[in-house]
Amino acid sequence: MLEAHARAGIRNRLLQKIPLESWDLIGPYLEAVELKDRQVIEVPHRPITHSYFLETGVASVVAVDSEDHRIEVGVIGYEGMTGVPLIMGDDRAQHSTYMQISGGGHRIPKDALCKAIATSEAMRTLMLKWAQGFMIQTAHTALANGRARLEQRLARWLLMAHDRLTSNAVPLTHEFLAVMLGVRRAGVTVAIHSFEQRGFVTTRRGQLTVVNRGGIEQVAGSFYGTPEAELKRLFDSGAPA
Amino acid sequence: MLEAHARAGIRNRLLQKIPLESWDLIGPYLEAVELKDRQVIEVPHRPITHSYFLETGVASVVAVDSEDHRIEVGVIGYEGMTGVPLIMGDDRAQHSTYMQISGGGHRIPKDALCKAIATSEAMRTLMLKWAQGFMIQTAHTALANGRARLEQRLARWLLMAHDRLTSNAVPLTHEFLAVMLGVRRAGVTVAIHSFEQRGFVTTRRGQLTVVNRGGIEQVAGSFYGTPEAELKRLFDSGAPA
DNA sequence: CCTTACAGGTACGTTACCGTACTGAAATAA
DNA sequence: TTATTTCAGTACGGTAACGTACCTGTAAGG
Repeated sequence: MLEAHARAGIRNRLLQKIPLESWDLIGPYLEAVELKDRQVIEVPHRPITHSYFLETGVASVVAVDSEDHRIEVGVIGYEGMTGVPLIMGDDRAQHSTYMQISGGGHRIPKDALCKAIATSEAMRTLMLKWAQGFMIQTAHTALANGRARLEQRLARWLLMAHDRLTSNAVPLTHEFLAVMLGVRRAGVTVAIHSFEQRGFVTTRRGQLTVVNRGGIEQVAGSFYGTPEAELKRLFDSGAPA
Repeated sequence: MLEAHARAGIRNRLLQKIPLESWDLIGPYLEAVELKDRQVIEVPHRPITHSYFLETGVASVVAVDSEDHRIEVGVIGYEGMTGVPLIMGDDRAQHSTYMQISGGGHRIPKDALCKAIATSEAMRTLMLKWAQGFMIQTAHTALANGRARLEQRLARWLLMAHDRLTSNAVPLTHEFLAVMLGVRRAGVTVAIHSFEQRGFVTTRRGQLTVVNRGGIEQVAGSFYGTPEAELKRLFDSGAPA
């Protein structure tokens, strides 16, 4: 749990945006959590028990179908929260959500969150804006999946991860990048190799470090940026915290 | 405008689900509209003036980026409504929305809809469920775009269109199918030809007729069906109209 | 230490789809 | 009717990415 005076240390953008007068609906129910790689947060078709407000690390939201096709449909870091369906009045997870890069944050039980949303219009407005931002991200993932080359998609993903990390190191194997992008592991290896030769990243086993973000941005082109800009618009146009 | 007693003739699933006691918030503001092919409903980054509740026809929601890459992220028919961002408290369209197959329905001005959502919890719950259903559809479009073959994606699209039409005729050119799927027009032609030879559809200029839906379902496999099942779950678990 | 497992590099034949573009047929306009 | 536009069929070389697989170096575990 977090007392009101403890909010100063919070990095999570959504928690930051909660108006002071609504804080009692959320703060007392928060529980600090550490989250390891691959730690499961939501399982498809199972009830969502908590929403997680990340401070650090990156979570992946992965859509799965009945024939086990899978692909990432969204990424969540300190800018948002997991458990978007709760905001929409649904108590079941649709997708698989797990930590892609370890970190930590605060979680709140489903009931406390739902009550806060039901009670406070300010909370509802805030959460809905986040849900809208996440929806835009998913739509652009659909666009990138349908239209972008592997290299562009990889660039997009690296930029999104980089935005959510505090260092330039992205601790991930090619294997997991491949799962998220929905491509072959070997294809990721080749693309990363090309980035390395162009001086965009350096690599070592299980890790990749961004050294020239601009280069990566050029590769991603317009496949990167829109959801980020829209999230900014959604939050900046709203009432300040 | 629609009086309460006129609701009997309504096919739109969302309008049907509006509880009688909330009907006054919506019914009086509805305006019947005819909608032609390619008629524009929403333009990216422009304010949304109305939400459309379709009775017939199919609307496409198409994501566009600054380099003019485009792909369909969702389809809307009599089961839903356009203007999802309004439900989320956003007044701007993110995507391009237009009629893909002509039809008709009722539209409501933005302010009336927003007021209804703000006033009535039942309305809010209903609209949020629809938004959640649409979000699931977008996520599965991302999955199909990243993982499915052209033929499977075409099958998925035909099934989604067929669900929303009253006849087996799907009046569309290969060109537009190609835009929606994000593939070459010539690729669509070949795929349709293959469907025709397998007896799934018959074709004539600017039109295609479904004659063996089962065959198309087999091609689509698990890329079709999840969003449909989830929408059913969302609505069937809720309070009846 | 040695063993085992995992991550990553590389290769090769295969395939789906692309860009482009030409053609004829069907619908529409003059 | 004729002219014009739109739509569909087809072709062909090119390429991005696939499935598969093997091999090596690095890290972790006994």
